[in-house]
Amino acid sequence: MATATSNHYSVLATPSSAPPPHSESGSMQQAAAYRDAHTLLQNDYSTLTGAGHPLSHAHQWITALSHGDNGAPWPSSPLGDQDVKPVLHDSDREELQNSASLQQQQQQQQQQQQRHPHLAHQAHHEVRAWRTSTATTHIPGMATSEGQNLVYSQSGFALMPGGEQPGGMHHHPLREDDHHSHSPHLSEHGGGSGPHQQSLGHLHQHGGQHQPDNSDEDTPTSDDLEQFAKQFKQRRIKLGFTQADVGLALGTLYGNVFSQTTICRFEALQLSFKNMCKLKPLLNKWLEEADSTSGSPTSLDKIAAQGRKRKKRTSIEVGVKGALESHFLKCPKPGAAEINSIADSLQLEKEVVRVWFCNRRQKEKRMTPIGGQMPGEDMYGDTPPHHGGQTPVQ
DNA sequence: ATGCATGAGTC
DNA sequence: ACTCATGCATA
Repeated sequence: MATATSNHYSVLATPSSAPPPHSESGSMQQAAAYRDAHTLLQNDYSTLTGAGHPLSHAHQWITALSHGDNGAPWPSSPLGDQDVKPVLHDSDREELQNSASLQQQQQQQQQQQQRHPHLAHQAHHEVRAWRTSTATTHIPGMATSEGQNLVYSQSGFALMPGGEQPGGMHHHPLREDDHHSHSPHLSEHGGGSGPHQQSLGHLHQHGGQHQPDNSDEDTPTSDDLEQFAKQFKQRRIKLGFTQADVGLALGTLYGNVFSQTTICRFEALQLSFKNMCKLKPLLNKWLEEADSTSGSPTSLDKIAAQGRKRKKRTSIEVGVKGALESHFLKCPKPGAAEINSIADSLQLEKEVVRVWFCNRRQKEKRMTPIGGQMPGEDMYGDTPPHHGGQTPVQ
């Protein structure tokens, strides 16, 4: 617990180096050769200033910066939402990070229908069911539930050079969101056909409406995603790129940089369905680019993380974790009072406890079930009396 | 590969 | 205060 409760922010000195321009060059030629790079991408970018080092192929951003003639790869989309990274100055590096997430913020959240008092358990099933349902079931209400603002899918569809299929799904009429949860009662039991069980993939159900758009270009099924992720990983490795490389490449291509973490999670299907849908087009685009450029000599770079005041990562002891898990099973959403209580009893900071619960909830919502729990569905022997009613009948 | 953390946007 | 997307730091 030693490391745990220390809450001092380590302030890293911010060197005046590393101008963070946003590059949007259409050519993504990087790295076909340097695998070694990924190691230093996060911590050691100090060589940045020494641009000529054999090992440090650092900041290539500058290179990328001077894109030839493409002034604006993607003009603002009609919807007004864009993934654009604002140019920052070295004065405040934090901007860089903020901006990264900023673009996507605009299109998310607001989907909490599981506030029903007794729905807790059911909710869990529901959420992580999306992937499980590959063959038999399908996603309940479609993740793109955000109806009004799901504009994120725009990125990259505008600059398709080869007219290839970007997989970009533009806006398409999606329905509302709420219903995707399930009614207060158990949604699916044997026999009772789920009312909301429409298929969103290639299946269809009600014959009342049609889809003016297309079939599989806009909204991939969970199966599609799984398949794509798998293929993506394979190709990526084949081409000799690391997850970190891809993340940076996306930045060069679209202006959206992603971390190794995100790429990793994508490949492992550890993102929300919606998030997966958003990233797929981007990665798909990268794949074709990487493939076509695979034989050219290029340079790679990385801009890495800027120093910033971030709370030191708290490591929670296993015993304490177990206690938290127990609490979580009883009450996934503890109020301030409970959190205080728990924090007190476990000798943790309130904030740490709060964040832990937030992260725990998020984990429950991911596509892939955690660890490898699938059969029993109870993770800690303290499973509440819910049934495993995910699969209706099929 | 993952755990803990940050933050924008909401409710 | 929460969700959700994302990432630094770490195992």
